[in-house]
Amino acid sequence: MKFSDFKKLVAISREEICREIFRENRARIKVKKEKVAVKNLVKIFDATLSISNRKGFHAMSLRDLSGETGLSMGALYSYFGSKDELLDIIQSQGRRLASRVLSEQLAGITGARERLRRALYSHLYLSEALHPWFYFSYMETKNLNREQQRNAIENELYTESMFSDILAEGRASGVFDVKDTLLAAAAIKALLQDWYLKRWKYSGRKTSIEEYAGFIIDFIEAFVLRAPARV
Amino acid sequence: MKFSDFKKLVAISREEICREIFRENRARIKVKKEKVAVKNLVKIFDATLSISNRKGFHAMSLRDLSGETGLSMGALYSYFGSKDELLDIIQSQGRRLASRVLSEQLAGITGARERLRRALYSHLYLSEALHPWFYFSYMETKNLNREQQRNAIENELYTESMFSDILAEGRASGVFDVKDTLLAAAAIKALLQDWYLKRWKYSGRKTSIEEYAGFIIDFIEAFVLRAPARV
DNA sequence: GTCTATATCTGGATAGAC
DNA sequence: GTCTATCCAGATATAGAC
Repeated sequence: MKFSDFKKLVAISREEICREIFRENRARIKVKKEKVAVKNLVKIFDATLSISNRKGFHAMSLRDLSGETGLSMGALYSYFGSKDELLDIIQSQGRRLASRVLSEQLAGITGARERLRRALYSHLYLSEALHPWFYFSYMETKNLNREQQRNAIENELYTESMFSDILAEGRASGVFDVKDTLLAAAAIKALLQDWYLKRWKYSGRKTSIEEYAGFIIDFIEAFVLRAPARV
Repeated sequence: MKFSDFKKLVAISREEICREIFRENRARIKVKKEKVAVKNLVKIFDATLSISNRKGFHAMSLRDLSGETGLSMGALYSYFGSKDELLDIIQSQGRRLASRVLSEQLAGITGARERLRRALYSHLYLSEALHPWFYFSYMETKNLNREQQRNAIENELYTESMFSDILAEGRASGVFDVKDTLLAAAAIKALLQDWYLKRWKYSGRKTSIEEYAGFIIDFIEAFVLRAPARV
């Protein structure tokens, strides 16, 4: 599957995401006209991710945000109640969207090897489509409150167990040969995350995402499909 | 090699590190008695890493630092000229120490496979011995000034090229079979870094570092030593 | 060498005009 | 719905006593 096809298939536009956020937070958001609100929410989230990913959420002042969005301090506060709330909204929305897309992508796929490949592609492509959010989410976990931190951890463990389950299923059906499926799943996650954590590196080298996907599939399959030790 | 042996071999004590920092920064540090200075520097760096790794360097106030070290604000400022300088000192000292230890560890080792294993063990064990620093270094890169950011990137690329070179050497001598040594080296780094980035996870599961080391060596060798495709 | 006290500034948040 | 003006807590940094 090519990335461009995935993008068409999933169709995650910033407007759509912001509309969903608006509808779910109507109570808290003081601006009532959907059209106006969505337009400004797009600006606000874009700017927040962009500034934070450059210098960190905590280091971003609301005056920075005001400057980059073109909205005044007062206006910003009609969209969120506090800086922390802004952080929460971005994180929880992103998490929900990601887990929704991923489970959709795996639905109906059978065969361990095919499921593994599909899961790898989906994760990787989704993190590319939502790159600023994935990076933000990883780097700003420690700025969350306790409850949201628990959610973030749960999320990490959930996707990991997804991979672990696929590996276990493959082992049961004789396709895979892995002793410790949990360690293997952790390694898989590390390889997936490297793409969005070190994107500057891959961009600089003009490594395409399809190339990276092909590579890590090779890398992972060499281990999980492996024949008995060749030493 | 077991971790406990490595630790004895390398013998990186916090006192020793702080003594080195003191001697190299005598000009800037206002306190002149080595014994006093080193004792307090240990407190300062320990506390900085501990607080920052919990909630981020930027979110750590100097009052926090004062509280945790037991030193007053005034006293702190006789050890560094500004909060940013404190950050710089920690980062550059850590980098220097790490690259020194790693090149020492590889000196005189011959044979690509043996060199690869040694490099993996050294990296992993060093990151364990200096865990708070490695974690800090990774997470606080964006708070550095331009020059220090360049150093951090250089450092990442340097260790990566070390692995890439080992793989190329092994390919030349017929031990390894890797097409893209740079991509493979990037993957290796990702696996090494996961250990210190997700230490909470591995600690919680009681995965020992020797176990993790054994696992990633298996994982990596399954790919680099691999026989022609088995599909 | 270290502390207390304080100057100075920045950032989050809000009230009220438009 | 948005802006300007302002409040105030908390941050870095320093001066000077001990």
